[in-house]
Amino acid sequence: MRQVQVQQIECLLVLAEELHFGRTAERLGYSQSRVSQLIADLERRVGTRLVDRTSRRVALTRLGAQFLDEVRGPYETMTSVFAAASGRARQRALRQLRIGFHGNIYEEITEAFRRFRAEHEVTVAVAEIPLGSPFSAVIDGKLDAAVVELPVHETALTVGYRFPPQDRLLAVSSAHPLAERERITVEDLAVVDILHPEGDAPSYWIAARVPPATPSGAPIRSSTGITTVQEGLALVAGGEKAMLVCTPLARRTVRSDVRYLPVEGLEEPSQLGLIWRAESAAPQLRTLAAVLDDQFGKAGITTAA
Amino acid sequence: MRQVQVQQIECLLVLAEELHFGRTAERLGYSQSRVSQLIADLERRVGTRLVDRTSRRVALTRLGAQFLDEVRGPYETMTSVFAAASGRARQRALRQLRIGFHGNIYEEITEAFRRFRAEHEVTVAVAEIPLGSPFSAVIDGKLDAAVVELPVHETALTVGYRFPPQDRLLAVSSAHPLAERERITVEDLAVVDILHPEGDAPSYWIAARVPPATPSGAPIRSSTGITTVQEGLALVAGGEKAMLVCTPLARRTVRSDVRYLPVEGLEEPSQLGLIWRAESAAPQLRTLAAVLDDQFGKAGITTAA
DNA sequence: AGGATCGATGAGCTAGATTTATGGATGAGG
DNA sequence: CCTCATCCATAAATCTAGCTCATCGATCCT
Repeated sequence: MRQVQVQQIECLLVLAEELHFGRTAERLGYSQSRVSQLIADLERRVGTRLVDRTSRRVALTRLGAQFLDEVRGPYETMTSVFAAASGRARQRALRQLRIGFHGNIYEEITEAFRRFRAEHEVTVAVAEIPLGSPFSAVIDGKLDAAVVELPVHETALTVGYRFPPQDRLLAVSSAHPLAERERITVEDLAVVDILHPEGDAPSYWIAARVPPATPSGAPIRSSTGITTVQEGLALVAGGEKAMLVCTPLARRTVRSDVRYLPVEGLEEPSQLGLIWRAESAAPQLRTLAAVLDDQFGKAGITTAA
Repeated sequence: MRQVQVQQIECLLVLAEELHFGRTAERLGYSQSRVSQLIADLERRVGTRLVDRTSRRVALTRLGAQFLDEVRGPYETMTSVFAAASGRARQRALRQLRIGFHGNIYEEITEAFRRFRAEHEVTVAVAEIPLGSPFSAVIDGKLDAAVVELPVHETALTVGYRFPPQDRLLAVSSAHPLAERERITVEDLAVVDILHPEGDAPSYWIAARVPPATPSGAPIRSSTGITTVQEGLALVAGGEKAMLVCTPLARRTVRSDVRYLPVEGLEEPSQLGLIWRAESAAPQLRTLAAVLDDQFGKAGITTAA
């Protein structure tokens, strides 16, 4: 311990009221011996006995009383300064939501956020979440919520809103044989090697990104993991690999060396969800979920390619 | 860490001046990472970012600046309250000496203290030191100095003044055969069992209390340790044991069942010394030593029985 | 005396404080 | 544009302190 601690002042204050080590300890949630030590430390640091004590009687010394008088004011001021500062911080936090987008940020959704922000006096800050790490940022409180691909089975997280599902497209190199075809079927997936995200995401979630087999039972290869979409597209353009992407991404990411093919018969669509911590959810998140429901409930992002 | 710490405020204050984590760390004597952690902790506790920082730029946020403004005053007040209190304590400590007496407190010496106290505006509080523990109280700072029997060979302690040596007397039961004799010689010590102090005293010191053998080489028994003079006298009165005591004690402790005999030829007299911590000696102790020298240098406690 | 109450103290466990090493971001200069 | 230097954040590892439990000795009550 390098210097006098707030804790010790607090302890002395309570002790001055109680004049009893045991009760002081109880009030502060310490053991009696800890109170004894804290006071002794404080005394050592100040350099004089502040409390006269026998097993029968506890009383402040003259210097102790003087010290206490002088320190009480500043102590309380400091305490209230902390309270004021964290009060302000909490206020501000209430008016600000930090929301992450998994992978890319789609205008279709930020549009809804803009509306929400305008109507509810809340600032919404958006951030991109790394591909392989869909939940971490929300779980450790760096973000208030996130838009990620479902399914999400985390006890620490709640899915507050499910966006309408969207079809997925297969990204392949323009030079790939399949790229010639107008459209492909889900059975064609058996002939390509599909990339999957890799990171600290739970394995059930990574597995859900790529179907294990075609409806007829042919296994689908997924030999390689990627950590960013850019990395994935580069591998796809290279010709060896393919990648399943959702419609908005394909629309926004146009590359001459990559073609996006609708996949006929692909049962599992991509569905985004708004997630937040099960504990400690910001109250406005529910409002946001309601706004999203209002906006996307019927129309919103269509399932059509 | 349960609450905001003084340390963190200090760190924020310095950081606000330096606007540089490395230099802040240097000024506070921490590592750079520690500063980073302290600030991060403080922010977590207050609930908002107080310092905007990139690897290139450090600046207070709006809330940080506000918090700092509000906290600076109370912080400085508290600091000065501590300083004032420990200043007062130090003042008082300067005017007060706590001096221990080993075993019993002799008027011959306290008289000198009274004189010292009157002449130098210093309060002298005296306390008795347990028999078996001559040095502990001074070493752990419970006393500023002590009058104990020499020799003292402790690196932590300084012998500031040596009182004139005094003869030692042998205390025996009135019923003891030796008690009949007018005087005894050192050779007679071989026939009694002499008590020695016992406790956390170093063994060289305990051994010095009782000579190992008579000049002619006869071993002197010392089978039993005692922890108080009272205990020793009780054992002596019981008839089995004997005890070597110094003259003032014999003079002050008169019991019909105990007799004190001069011992002819006993070479090692008893000598008291004023000891204090080698480090951190109170400055007035040297003055006290000078006063003692003045008083006892020539006359003082005589060596006559 | 015996019992009850109370603060101090020593041993021992754990969490927190601190450092060292390293990484990733940013801006400068070739 | 690339490399280098600077700077803050973070992970791992170490060491200190905070804290509790158990116990003691002192004091007061009856």
